[in-house]
Amino acid sequence: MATRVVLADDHLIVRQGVKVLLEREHLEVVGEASDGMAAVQLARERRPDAAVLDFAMPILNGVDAAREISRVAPATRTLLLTMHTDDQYVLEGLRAGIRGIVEKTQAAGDLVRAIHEVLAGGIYLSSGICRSVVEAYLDKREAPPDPLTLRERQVVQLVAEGKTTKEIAQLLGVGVKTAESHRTHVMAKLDIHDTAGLVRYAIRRGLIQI
Amino acid sequence: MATRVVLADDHLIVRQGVKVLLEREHLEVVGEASDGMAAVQLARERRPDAAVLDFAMPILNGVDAAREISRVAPATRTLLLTMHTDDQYVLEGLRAGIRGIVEKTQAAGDLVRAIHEVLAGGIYLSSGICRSVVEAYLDKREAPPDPLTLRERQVVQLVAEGKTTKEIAQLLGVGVKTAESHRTHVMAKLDIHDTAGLVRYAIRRGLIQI
DNA sequence: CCATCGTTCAGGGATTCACCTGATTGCCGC
DNA sequence: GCGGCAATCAGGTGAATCCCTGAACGATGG
Repeated sequence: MATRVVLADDHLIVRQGVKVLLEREHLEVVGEASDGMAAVQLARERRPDAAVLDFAMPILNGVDAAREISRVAPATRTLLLTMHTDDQYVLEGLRAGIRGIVEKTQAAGDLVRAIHEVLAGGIYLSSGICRSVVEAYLDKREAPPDPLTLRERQVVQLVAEGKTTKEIAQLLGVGVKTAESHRTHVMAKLDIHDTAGLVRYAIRRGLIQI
Repeated sequence: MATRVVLADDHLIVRQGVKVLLEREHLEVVGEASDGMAAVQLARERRPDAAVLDFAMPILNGVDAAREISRVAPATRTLLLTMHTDDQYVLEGLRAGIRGIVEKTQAAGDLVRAIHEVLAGGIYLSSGICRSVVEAYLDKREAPPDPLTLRERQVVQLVAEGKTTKEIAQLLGVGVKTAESHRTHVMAKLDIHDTAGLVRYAIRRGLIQI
């Protein structure tokens, strides 16, 4: 009996393409959804072996959809198909029961491998995600949504707003070297090495509006 | 002789999927690119009948890539494959010689139809774009949408991607002082005085993905 | 034909950033 | 109590930045 898969992505053309690529590898796509809620509904009805979920979907994102699916269809393994792996939400997805994370920049063969790995009881992570980091993350019981401290988050926000280090120091009432130190710590923690990256991070986190 | 197509999208899995869908319809994919500059290069070398370009790509966006392609390979018809149709630049693409605009939420069949329509000399627009609006747009003689030149836009995008001035100069094949000059011009035009502001501008305009 | 503009490049100066080591204080948890 | 961590600050170096003036060439357009 073929492996039965549900596919969820709000872009039809992407869905159709991935479907063909999966069927080539003898994976049967038994349902398609264009939003997270529809994906949950499909999983409940069809009880597929696996659900491949896009992260950015209307109504319900892929991670929250996975959380729901693991509730209403515990036998269904969920995989996340995403554009970015550095999203905090993506890692949060592991808590939501997601066993596979595949980037869209990867090849279709990687997605197929991920599905097989997950169905065999394993965990598949794109090379962009360090497995050990994830394991450490799962060990911690409390939910650390943000690796940054309050002060560091403030600094990131102000940097993204275009403030110079001197201005930030004045706004926070600390020395310039302190503000600079915070910025350095943030960059080390997030593995970001330029201002542009900090701005993109702040926007992703919703720290500033565009 | 089969229709020869070049495909550009920074997501490999999407590219692979679309490729299969096109080849099913007897459209030959003679080249793939993961960024705009590579797409232009491919068009110049292989002279395809059509180029299907994602809008949001690294290094060079789809619209500006189309503008370049119509210069270096005038016989190649360009089509834009995009997520959002409300982007300012998407309509600007018509000025850049783009003859087809297809949303990713559409079916593969629509993309195939669009390609055939465009190769037959027509224009294909996704239903999301009201044709009359476009005609009205084309009637307007004044061009207020973007104060930046092609070169300046490229520089903004690369800055927002985190590239240093030196790297930008290398990517564009010009001197460091030239790249710096472009950046200065952009900042003067937009009344932006820091890198963070440039990044936010690029994101607002959809020049880069978050 | 001349003005404008885009693109290219140069020099120089002041500021800021990125990265490094190192240190102190205070709080929390084991 | 002591280790760990957040927060504070310092010194220093090399790179990159912001901003300025100035200039040359080609294309476009009135």
